[in-house]
Amino acid sequence: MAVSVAEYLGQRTDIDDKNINPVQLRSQIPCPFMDGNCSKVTKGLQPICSVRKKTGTIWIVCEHRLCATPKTKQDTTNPKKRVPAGLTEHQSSILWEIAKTVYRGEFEKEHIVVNREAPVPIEETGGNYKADYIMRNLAPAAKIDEILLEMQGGGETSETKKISDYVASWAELEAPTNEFLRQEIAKPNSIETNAWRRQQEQFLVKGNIVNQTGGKIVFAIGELIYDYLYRRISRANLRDLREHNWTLCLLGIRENKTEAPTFGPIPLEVDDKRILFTNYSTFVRTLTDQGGPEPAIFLGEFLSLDGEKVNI
DNA sequence: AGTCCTTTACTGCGATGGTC
DNA sequence: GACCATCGCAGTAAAGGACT
Repeated sequence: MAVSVAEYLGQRTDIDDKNINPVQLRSQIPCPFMDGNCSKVTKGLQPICSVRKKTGTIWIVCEHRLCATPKTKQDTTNPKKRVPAGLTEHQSSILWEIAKTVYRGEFEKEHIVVNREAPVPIEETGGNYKADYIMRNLAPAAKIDEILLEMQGGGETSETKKISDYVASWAELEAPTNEFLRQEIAKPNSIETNAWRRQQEQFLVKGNIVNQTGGKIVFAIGELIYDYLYRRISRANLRDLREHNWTLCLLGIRENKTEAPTFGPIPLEVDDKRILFTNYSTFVRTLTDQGGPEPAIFLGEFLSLDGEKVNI
């Protein structure tokens, strides 16, 4: 497969009226999407926010791109210190879109409150998971209020180094152009399975805690993860509980293509074709019900522990 | 059938941020 | 400052497919 760089430090590569400037790695550069410095540049990595697959679909490769969760940031004057981080316009706008999708009735922005990286205690282990966001709706007549929100815009790609090396070669050009930067890079591809594998634990543990507590869980995920997930649950025909007592919501996030591209970030929106309101327990049962009896897996050629071939 | 290449899955490592 | 949870990076094994 192949991908191309879609955003470099929050600037889309598919326009030509203004060239993107490479930045000095291992320096302090503000992230366009959160209140804080770009963590990739800090680490000496190329600041790639998202890539585009051959199909044109966006795959987010930075944890902070969709909606960053850190509560603190490095102090500008004293790098050792951490100070509170605010919500950027971008975060607030994504969270508002999500709020408008999941909440019912009358409410305004001032009624919606969030807690980032909220600890979710695990009684059995004594440890803590972290919820990306806990969101509440404090409007007087709110019918729906307590929500645990997990964000996963994308994840990793295979052969990340290939992408990094390509971007590095762009940065070293005498006159770097956006056209060079957005060229297709052979081989690397999105790894949906990895993203999903890491989500499963969260589904099972956090989801259960929230469910027991009477709250609702919302997973805001990129469209590729949504589709990957949907394939393994679609046959179950989960009931649409949007107007009823849902406890789990899957929410796809996609590129907003309504406006012509301009210099800056790629706009994102809630994907109205990829929304599923359902029941947490039913959903988990569907996940664990995958596959059927396959007796053949216990037949065929085996190797005995003393090295002999055994056919069964 | 053998070789080469791509895709998929898994894992160790390390950086980071948060908590106590 | 120690400890822990999370997650991205990168390497590699295994599986699958194309081609000779």
